[in-house]
Amino acid sequence: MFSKACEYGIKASIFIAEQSLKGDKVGQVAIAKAINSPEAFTAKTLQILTKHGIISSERGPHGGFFFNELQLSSTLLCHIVEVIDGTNLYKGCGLGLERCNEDVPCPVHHQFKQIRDDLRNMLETTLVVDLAIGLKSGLAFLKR
Amino acid sequence: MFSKACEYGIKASIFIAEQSLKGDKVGQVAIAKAINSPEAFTAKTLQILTKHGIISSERGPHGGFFFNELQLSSTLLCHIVEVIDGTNLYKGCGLGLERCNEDVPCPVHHQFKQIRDDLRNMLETTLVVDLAIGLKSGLAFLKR
DNA sequence: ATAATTAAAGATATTTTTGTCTTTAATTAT
DNA sequence: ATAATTAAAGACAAAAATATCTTTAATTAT
Repeated sequence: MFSKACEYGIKASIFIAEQSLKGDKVGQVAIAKAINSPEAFTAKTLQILTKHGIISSERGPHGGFFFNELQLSSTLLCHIVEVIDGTNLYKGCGLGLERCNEDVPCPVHHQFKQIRDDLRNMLETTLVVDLAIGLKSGLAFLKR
Repeated sequence: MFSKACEYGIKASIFIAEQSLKGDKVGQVAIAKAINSPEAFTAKTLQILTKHGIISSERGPHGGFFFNELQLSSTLLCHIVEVIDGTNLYKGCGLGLERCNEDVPCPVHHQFKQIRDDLRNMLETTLVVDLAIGLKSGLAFLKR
């Protein structure tokens, strides 16, 4: 579904959000350890998120990654997915055809439409912070 | 969503089914041309489908690929997807976690469950031949 | 100022996916 | 039998994704 980079990006974001709820910043090393991902590669992904202003970062001692208040309250899953994997997954055609649309649909267009719409809707309405809160209340776990 | 190999596999299958409905076999060259895909690479994909008994093939003059009657009436999208991409897309976890399930769900498990179930259901109930028939009636096109 | 800490950036390596080319084997028609 | 046609198989190449390593820049604390 998502690329590895995107999976790490989502997992890292949820973990960072969880820490941000406590007012803590968290570093690359701790993040990679927490979500069980390759550190340097995950760092690249974090750079993408930082560049796009989805998360914040600070260098130096006591630095690290975090969501500021605005970011924490507004970051949706779709924001992360879009800057890492793009929108093709849920906006494009199921068969990767360029010119497939409602009027000139590909053979699987109607079969896929509802699912892609639902996926899109889910990504566009799910706040990362809510996933982090769900995590906090013990309903779900990140590292596995 | 799907790998290129899988996209070619699906498109090729729909095209082959369309020809099989007319009682025709069709060769690699014609298939690749019809679905606008790299010939040799597509041929590899067809070999996978043939090996798994999803489509049939015959060598020599007037040979080519085709669905026999049983194959034509029973081949679902999920059969093609499973032998090429595996089932991870719609059976696995949205974040690629090994041990994510209903009891010990990952942070996005509930967000993704319905969508993956719908995707799975769609792939498991859509016959390739029906897509080919839809194609025949002019509602959709393959090559783009 | 200096050292320590941390993210950013760049270079490189590995693996996987995608794609091509060549040879082989089967089948058919002559 | 021979030639033509076609899929199968194998070797190889290119591109993309994934992963690692090294250097640089910013920040903090001493």
